[in-house]
Amino acid sequence: MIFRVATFNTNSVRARAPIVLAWLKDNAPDVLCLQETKTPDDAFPGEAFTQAGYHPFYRGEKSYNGVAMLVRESLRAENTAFGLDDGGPADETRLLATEIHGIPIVNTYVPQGRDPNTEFFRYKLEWFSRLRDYFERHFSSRKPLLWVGDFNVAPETIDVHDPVRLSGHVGFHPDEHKALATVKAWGFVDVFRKHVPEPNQYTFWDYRVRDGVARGKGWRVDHIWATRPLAERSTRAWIDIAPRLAQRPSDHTVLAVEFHL
DNA sequence: ATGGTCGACTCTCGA
Repeated sequence: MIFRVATFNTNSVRARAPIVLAWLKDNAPDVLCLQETKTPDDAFPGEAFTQAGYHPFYRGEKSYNGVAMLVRESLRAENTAFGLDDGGPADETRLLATEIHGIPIVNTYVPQGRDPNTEFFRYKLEWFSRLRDYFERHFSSRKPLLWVGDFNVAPETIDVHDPVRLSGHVGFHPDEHKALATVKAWGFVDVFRKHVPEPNQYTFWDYRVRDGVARGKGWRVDHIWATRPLAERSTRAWIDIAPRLAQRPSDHTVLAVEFHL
């Protein structure tokens, strides 16, 4: 069977619900992971997704953060949980974990970090360290596992439009690369890169950069990573730029991967 | 180019 997973930073799920619904209809994913829903739970537009045939799971707050998963109604999502459970800040609106077909899926909206000289940046680095411990505590890298979402880091030189100028900026800082690499070393494969080695593959363009998409001023900060036994089963991966070019564009695109299970 | 533009919500912040 084919298992199709996708991720999309909505920058407000209420503002972008039409984009999400259109993408569901056109692409029929089994799971769509959302970040930056920016919506308290009592205002989440769950009914629209239910009518489209998807069961919504979500945890949000006013104005900031927020994660959600839309799961095709014919599938069973088990063991759904929110947040890091290590006694530190749980950040329940940044991490949503569930299990589908026995495969754990962890959807994260990693702290953005703001600026390398701030406490927010140190918090981001620490968050990656806590997340590695979370994977170590709950899962095995010898079994199928998916880590999906807005990681807020472009991991390699090929993942930004100007690696020389951007080196040291938030999202492309050596300390972030090291922190993310430590999580990867636990046992993840970058599934998109496995299928698409070419440069100029971006999932985010800053609204503030004029004609950024046309001029190729992007970043690849959204990811779908899998442990080896699952990565071996991936068959294709692609970026769908449609949401970035829509009438009411998002700053991110959709990233999608297919597996044969 | 320390600019620029979004979204939520308040007259500003976070990305």
